[in-house]
Amino acid sequence: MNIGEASKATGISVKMLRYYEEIGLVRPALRAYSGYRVYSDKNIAMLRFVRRARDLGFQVKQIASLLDLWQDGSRASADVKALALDHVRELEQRRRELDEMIGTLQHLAHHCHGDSRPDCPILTGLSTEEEATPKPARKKASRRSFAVAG
Amino acid sequence: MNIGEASKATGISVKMLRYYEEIGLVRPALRAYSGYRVYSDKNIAMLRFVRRARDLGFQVKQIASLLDLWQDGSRASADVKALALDHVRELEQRRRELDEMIGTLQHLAHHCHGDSRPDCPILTGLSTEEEATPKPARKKASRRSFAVAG
DNA sequence: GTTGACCCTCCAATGATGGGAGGGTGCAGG
DNA sequence: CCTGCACCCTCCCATCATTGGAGGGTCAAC
Repeated sequence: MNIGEASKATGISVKMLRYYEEIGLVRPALRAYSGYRVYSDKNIAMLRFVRRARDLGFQVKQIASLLDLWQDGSRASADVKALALDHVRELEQRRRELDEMIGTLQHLAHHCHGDSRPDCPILTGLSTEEEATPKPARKKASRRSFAVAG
Repeated sequence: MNIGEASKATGISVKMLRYYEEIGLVRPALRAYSGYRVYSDKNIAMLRFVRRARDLGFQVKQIASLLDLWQDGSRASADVKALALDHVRELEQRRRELDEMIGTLQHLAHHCHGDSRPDCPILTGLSTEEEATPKPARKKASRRSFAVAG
């Protein structure tokens, strides 16, 4: 299986397959004499695992931990569960922040007549409101991508 | 007002103040003879506006549009509202994706006994489930930060 | 034996942010 | 006056996951 087929089989782009290898998330694929990467069914299974974890919003580092647990026959399911629940809490935190933003924006938009006149509570709100969102604790662990914290 | 004071007054880090200037989001601050940036109260008001928009999850490009509207005395409030509601839809889309992830993970975790035994429905789920989240349409506009799409 | 689809590596960009090096400025105390 | 410290400057690099492209090799089919 070449990298293109592996990509189709796993739903991971060719670029990302090479990247995951480069950063050590997965072991380097075997190479044909041509230098082409060759993927086994076992590789594919592992990569699908990676993609599903990614689909659930796990970061690469967490996926690495999950992979370790996956491959460790003597793991404790408690460890897996802890990792998963940690991640759930992280996602819930992000959701709370989204909810705050959505709520504030909807509130502002609701009071905006939205016609051709210039006066607009949305702009006024952005000009004068204090803290739209309660400044979320800037802890290292919670990496949010969108600019939300101050 | 030097950049450090401006930072405290706006809640925007010194680094970001310089960055916003560099990318043209705000006009370059005046300079003292020393080369130090000098901020007026008007600058500060504008930067606070920027920070609040950022707190509501707007991207820098959208903030640029908002700033334009803010400064345009003859704007139509409909334009502002449209921008805000577009953004609300974007946030709601992100929230739906988060909800899916949270739901799936909680479901998996709920079935995991979480003790010292190795068998774990979470890992099994990641190994065998199809599409954890329905592949969200990969449209350019919806920039999500976490890896979610395949 | 050429064409076209594939693969390789290396480099760069994204977006918002932080970190640091290397060096200048400004003010207060000795 | 000089020293020290807090502040400021620019420039470069790192992050995270991901895409894009350039420049070049490989393979299979026609």
